[in-house]
Amino acid sequence: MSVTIRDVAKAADVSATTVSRVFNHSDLVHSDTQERVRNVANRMGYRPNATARSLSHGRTQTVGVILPAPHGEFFSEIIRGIDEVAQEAEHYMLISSSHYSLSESEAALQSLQGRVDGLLIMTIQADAQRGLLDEYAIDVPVVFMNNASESLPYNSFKIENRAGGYAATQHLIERGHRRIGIILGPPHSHDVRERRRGYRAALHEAGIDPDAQPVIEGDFTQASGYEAGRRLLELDTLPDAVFSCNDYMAIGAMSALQKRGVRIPTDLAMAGFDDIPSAQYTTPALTTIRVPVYDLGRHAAERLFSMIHAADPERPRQTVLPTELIVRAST
Amino acid sequence: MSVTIRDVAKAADVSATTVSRVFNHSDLVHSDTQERVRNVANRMGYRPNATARSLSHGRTQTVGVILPAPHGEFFSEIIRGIDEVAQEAEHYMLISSSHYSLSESEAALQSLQGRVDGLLIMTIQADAQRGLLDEYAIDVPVVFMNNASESLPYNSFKIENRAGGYAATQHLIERGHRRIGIILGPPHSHDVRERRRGYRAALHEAGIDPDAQPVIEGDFTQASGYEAGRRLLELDTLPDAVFSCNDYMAIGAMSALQKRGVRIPTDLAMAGFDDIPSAQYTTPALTTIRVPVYDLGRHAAERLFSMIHAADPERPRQTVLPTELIVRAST
DNA sequence: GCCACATCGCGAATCGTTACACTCATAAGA
DNA sequence: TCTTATGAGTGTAACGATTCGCGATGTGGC
Repeated sequence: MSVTIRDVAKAADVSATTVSRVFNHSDLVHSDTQERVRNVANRMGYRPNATARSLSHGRTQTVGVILPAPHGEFFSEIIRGIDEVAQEAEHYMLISSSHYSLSESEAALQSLQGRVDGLLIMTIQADAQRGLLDEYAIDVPVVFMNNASESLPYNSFKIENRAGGYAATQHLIERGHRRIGIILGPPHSHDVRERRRGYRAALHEAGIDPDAQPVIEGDFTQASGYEAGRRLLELDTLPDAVFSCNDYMAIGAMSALQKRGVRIPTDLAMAGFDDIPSAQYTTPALTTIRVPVYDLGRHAAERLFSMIHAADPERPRQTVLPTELIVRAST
Repeated sequence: MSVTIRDVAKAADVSATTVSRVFNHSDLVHSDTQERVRNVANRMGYRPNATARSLSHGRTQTVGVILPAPHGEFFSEIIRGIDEVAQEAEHYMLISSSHYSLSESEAALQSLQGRVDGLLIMTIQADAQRGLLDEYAIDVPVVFMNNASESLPYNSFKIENRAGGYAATQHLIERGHRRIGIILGPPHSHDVRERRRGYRAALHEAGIDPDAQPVIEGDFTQASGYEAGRRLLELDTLPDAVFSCNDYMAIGAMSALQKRGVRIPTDLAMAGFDDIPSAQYTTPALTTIRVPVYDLGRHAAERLFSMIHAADPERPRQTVLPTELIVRAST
């Protein structure tokens, strides 16, 4: 069906090896021959078969990306970061989403095995995931975009979740608020747990009882934030301020509150987390904790490629990504 | 290095053929043998090499997706739709982004060739793109997620852009506005052109001179919308209403306007296009034209898989995706 | 005792490309 | 003149799985 390297070889009256060399190590073949082969190849419409190529030298030119979800501004930004680096390195992205489920994440890990040169993984429970690598004897470089346990021999990135939660809460306290609620994310999320810890620590330090504050559950979506906003309205008294574990929920909550006439920040101050692109375009613009999401994607991908190209394995590192308080009009 | 089918065969004391049969045509081998082989395979950590498999029977279990960009809520939703279907069909998504450039799109097309079983393409200039398919003799099924020319033998989806632009504008007129500006998207975008046509038609019909209305250029990003908002403020008189060619820009523009004290919808009404998830959570919630973006992804992917699995080629169809006016608080 | 059928093996070819180990000139050096 | 080196190109064996054509068993039914 398709024209193969041997067809070209025959037509150009050289060996298949020579044709292969023209496309791979062109310095090994005479320029005249090269030109002839190239012409013939073009004329015949020859395109090297990527699959055969992969099989032959064990490189797929593809990296696997496993994310909780393939959409939303947060993951979107990560993908953008990875995409940028991958394109420079002439690699493709095979994206697989676990839908926040550990078993799906496991399935993705298994079936991605063998089709990629490396793996970039983000799960909500990095702790649980890491065991799988041993179990399934993953033999390609892996970079975790969450914090795996520090003791484990994997490359990973650690967002300063606790410091971020602390900074956001402290900021709210400084603004004079005493009754500060929190909107949580998915229950098993390590990130959420840490952000909450920072929140509690800040309250505690200021002499405010963390256990007396309103706690609303969410799942990181705008819709759940909206729902959280409605729950806040049902409370006997509205809190002075709310720390939302991500921006999407903060946006949803603000929407629900504003719809009922609650003025932000006058009646209630709102702080988010992540600093997704949309955060600066809400009304009022959202005070939040900036997470270098795009950089996370970029750095993780860069790390992965350096592992892929390295002759001998580098020592795994855990990189800390700093968070930063961005004060806008919502507080 | 890795454990092969022959290793398993040896260990399970069967032939490689049998092992292969276990994993492919399991009905041809006795259940006892099957179990034994499966156990051994598991114990040894055998994973069939996907590349070899692909080479052998010409299927990659992968579909290629070419989008202008891999991020943002619009493309994000498309990806979600495709992802859903692909996962059901046990296929992977190879995502490639053209960064709104035709040449990059071309490059992606070329190099995706041979690594995928089918292609889902969205470009800003579908007209220019379609020629490439012939030129590069793409031999896998292709579905365009934009409207290719109706005369061409490709499957494609057509968003009712013109009707949408018309509906949005007419709605603004019905609300009593007479001076209605427009924020455009990327200059070469076919979608933008059509939306603008609808906008102009509605104005014309209402006896309003389209050429007398403010026109601001944008590029579909929130940032460009924000900039557009600032430009509006520099005009001698603010228009009564604005139709933005997508939601992201509408959100950006609202942000800039509100920051300067412009009340929406009292001082200025704003309508967007797309109905991205965020549109319902802005303050005020955004009136917009709903495009079934998620469905577009789903349907396109479903169509693609039906082509991939079909024995004989089906006749290409052009499917029209209806748009719908969603009235919210911004008008 | 014969036949049908289920189960499995064997060897070899195939998919398209790449890499190793050569050969064969021709040129340079002593 | 006889090595020795070098540039240019070839032949063939991988890479790992699937598939095909047979053929070899063994089992059960009648």
